[in-house]
Amino acid sequence: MRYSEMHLPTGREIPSDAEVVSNQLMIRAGMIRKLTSGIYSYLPLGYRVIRKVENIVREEMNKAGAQEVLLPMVQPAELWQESGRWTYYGKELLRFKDRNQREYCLGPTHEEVITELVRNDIKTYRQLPKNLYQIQTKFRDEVRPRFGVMRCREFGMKDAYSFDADEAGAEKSYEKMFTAYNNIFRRCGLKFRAVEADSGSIGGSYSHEFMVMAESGEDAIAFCEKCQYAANLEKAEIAGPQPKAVSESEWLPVESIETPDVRTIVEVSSFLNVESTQIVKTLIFNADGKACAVLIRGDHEVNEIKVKNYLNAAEIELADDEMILKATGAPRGFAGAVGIKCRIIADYSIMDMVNFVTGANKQDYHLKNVNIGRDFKVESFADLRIAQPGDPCPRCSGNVKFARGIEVGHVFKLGTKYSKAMKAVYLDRDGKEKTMIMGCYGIGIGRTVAACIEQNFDANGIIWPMPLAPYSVIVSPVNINEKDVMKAAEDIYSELTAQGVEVIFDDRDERAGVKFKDADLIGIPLRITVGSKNLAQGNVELKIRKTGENRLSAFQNVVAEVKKIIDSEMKEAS
RNA sequence: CGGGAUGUGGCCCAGCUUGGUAGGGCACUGCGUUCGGGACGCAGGAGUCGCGCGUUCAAAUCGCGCCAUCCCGACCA
Repeated sequence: MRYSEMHLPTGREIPSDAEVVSNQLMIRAGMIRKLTSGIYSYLPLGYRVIRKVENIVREEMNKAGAQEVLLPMVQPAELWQESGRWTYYGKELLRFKDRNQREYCLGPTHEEVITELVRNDIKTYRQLPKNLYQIQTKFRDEVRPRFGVMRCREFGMKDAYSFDADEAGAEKSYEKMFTAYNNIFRRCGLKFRAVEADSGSIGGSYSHEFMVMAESGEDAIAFCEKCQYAANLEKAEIAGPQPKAVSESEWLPVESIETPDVRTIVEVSSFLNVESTQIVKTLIFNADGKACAVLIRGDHEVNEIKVKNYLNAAEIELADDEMILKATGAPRGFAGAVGIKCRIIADYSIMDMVNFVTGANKQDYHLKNVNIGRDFKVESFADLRIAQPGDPCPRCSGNVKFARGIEVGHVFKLGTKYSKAMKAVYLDRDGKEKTMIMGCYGIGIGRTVAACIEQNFDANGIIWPMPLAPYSVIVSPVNINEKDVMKAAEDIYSELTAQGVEVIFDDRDERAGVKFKDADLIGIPLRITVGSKNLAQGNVELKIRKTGENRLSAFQNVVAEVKKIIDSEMKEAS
């Protein structure tokens, strides 16, 4: 394409409202424009990259046996009431009414619609398994949209849904998608990692997230330095206890100590001159309206998701002052397990603690030399805390490290959560009605593009990996008023085009510096510079965006050389 | 929803403290010079200063209210 005819408005200023690099660069490179908070238009260059990702996704989904459909974005309330999510999904679900006052929502995800579709058309085990997917615009009314297209309200997503007759089949469907996702992100040229994840409000029993590794990522990942274990921090397990035998002979008598206005771990630690590892923190949670005390070592943080899952609660939050007062008889800051009036669960890490410090359930008092078994009883021990770097790996003898990532894909084993609620059933071989087993699998298309930029940029702009590059090559004649130069550049351009290479011909009447800056900014992997001096020797320049290498290439050869580089880079990512 | 910041031609910003003719840079149009890493000169076009109400002879500037955008937190496939 001729640059002079393209709609490619680049900018040199960083937009004042763009914080993250990918957002700044996507705007400066003329890929996107913001319409309003969390809602973006894609310009030609941006949309080309979107389609690159979509096509890779499509190919791998088809290869994995999934079939493409297109589902409605506007969905009736009844469907969501049937699954229970009309109430449960919350404010992220954008609801509205039509002229007849019937309620609808904009689809944030499509479990309801696909389940409705499948239950009507699939009646027998002979029609199973099935995997249907779509690439379509979703709307989620995010509490706080941010980071450009990385966390926006309207966004393109590939979502797939599998239906199986039994667990074994569902397992297989999941594995297929897991493999397909690995292929997709590898083909996109991304550095990524599949991590174990919590399944959140979509529900279900088992899930993995695909994380593009980037410092700016919103998610923290814990991974083992020795084995393959990797998990989202909110899910990351900690190796179970190896409790030492607690010797009761070490137990000292409990002491109650006045600690006026000393509440936090830091305050208690310095006031009593004890290490935070010798303190047991007692947090009172409100789990579906009931108080529950969670005990944890002073230097650890509670993982609320683990607590919520352990208690099997619909909602948990830290208890308010009233509930704390009722359970402990004291204001916030002095809770302890001794004599508390609610359930007590505890993290593994306090199992073998002896003579520890804890709140006295009395204002301005803490207890010293408290011991489990003698002074209070714990209902059960569990893994309830947030992992820390260096914690033991739950799978091997190694230790975990931390990294950051951007979630670009998520695979869930849903089980029968939706098929049961919405009666997606089939007749099995034995003539009995059974519930289908589902899985769902999402990829954020725009987010993948942004994540790719977060991983591939420098001070001059974007550096596209070949598979996602909107164009593979840009041909830049240094001065369009020199006939020989223009003629040579035209020849290279048409030869590349004839060979099926995606190429921009920068035929603008601009100074060389402007052309080079724009080429770098929009991140085209290869640039052929045609200038009079080199051309007189029969040469042009071939510049590699990624490495900065700039080499001479014979005019006659450059097309073949470019083809070779493109082929090898595409192959490397395949 | 809590805390903070910002809102002035398409973009980046100054002007506001101390009220008095709306400014600069980039971009855009025309002419000329220049032409290998975001050129220069001259001449132009383009703005209800986020919106409303108020104070004042007079408001971008002061006061009150609202809206929008961004950041931190809470929340979240």
